[in-house]
Amino acid sequence: MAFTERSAATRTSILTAARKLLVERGFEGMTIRAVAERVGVDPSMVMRYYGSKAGLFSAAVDVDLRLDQVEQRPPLDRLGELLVRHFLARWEGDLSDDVLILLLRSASTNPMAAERMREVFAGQIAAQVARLTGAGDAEHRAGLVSTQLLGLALTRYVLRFPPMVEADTETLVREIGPVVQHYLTGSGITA
Amino acid sequence: MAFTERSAATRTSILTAARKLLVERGFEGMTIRAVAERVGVDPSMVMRYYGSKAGLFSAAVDVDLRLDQVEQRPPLDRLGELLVRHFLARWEGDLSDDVLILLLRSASTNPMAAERMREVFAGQIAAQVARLTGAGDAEHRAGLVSTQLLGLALTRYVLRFPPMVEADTETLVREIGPVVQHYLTGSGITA
DNA sequence: GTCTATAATTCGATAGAC
DNA sequence: GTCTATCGAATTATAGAC
Repeated sequence: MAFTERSAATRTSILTAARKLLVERGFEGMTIRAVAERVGVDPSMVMRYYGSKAGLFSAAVDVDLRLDQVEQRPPLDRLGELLVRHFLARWEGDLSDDVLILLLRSASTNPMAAERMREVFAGQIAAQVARLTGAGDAEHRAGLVSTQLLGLALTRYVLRFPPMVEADTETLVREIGPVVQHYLTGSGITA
Repeated sequence: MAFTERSAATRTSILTAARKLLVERGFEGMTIRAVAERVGVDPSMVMRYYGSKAGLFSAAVDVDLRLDQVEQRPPLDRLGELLVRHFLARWEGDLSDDVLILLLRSASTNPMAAERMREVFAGQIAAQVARLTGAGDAEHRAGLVSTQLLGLALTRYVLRFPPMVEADTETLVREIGPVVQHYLTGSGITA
């Protein structure tokens, strides 16, 4: 193998291009050829570095939600607001390659992406909900939270519904935060 | 042209098969060949009847949400519950070819599907919200409602998150209905 | 109306020269 | 490490026989 520094840079460039194409076009739209063209290398290089399209895809989605960046002990009654703000901040970045958006676009047609989505949900969101609220029905509550957060991502970044695209982040935090809060700690939620 | 009755039946069979494939695999997965095979005809017949893949797709998504089936003058404070129940009833049917689910799976990678989704949203959901609530910010409220309803459809039918798949419909109506109600008529919602 | 045959693309993947 | 050349498969779409 013996990759040079030059090739290491190419390697990460390929990964970045792959992520952007996944965000823009989904799994089928991220072709080996399109990735190579965007980076400015030969398609065979992409194969050499990542073995196959599946290998490239796996490498592209191997990131976590960084939910640990949410404070360790946040006030329980502001958890909903913090979650909405955290996800919006991730998605808004100029880096338009957030993993959740990318998975969202790929999961509709690619079983690997759907499975990875379920893992992220169960392993990260549900786990954090259980840790922070100590609720016994954490999985069910995390599921409800996911419907709202993924629904927001879907309409704002994938489907691009005008009212959701135009809304500023503070408005969304103020309006959707309480709903997430209700799913997390409200009464009347029973699995 | 002069289609016989036999061919008219084939024509609708093709449309049904196309819808089911769109639900199962999304736009790229619905190939002319796969549709033809499922119906038991030659691929060229599909082309003959619908001209192109785009033509078949357009025909497959040309349906409405039947929101008129919601009562003309429902109690305003039960609107959220009614909406959630209405959509769940549509999606649960043995007809696993609901247009909204189908569009949801296709819109991630197909611009036509995304555009059709926006049209459905603006022309049907937002219009009904405006008619029923008379709110001036109906578009914004309808957008919020869409995040929750589409998020539910996404996690339950496309991503198949276990907690959302396992929940029975009455539980979902009871838990999500109030949220939709809040988006429709609650205070603190401002565009 | 239904089918065969095939053109024209596009894709993932491999072999091998340099 | 990087490239050319190419294979084999799948797809949309068309032409035309019957």
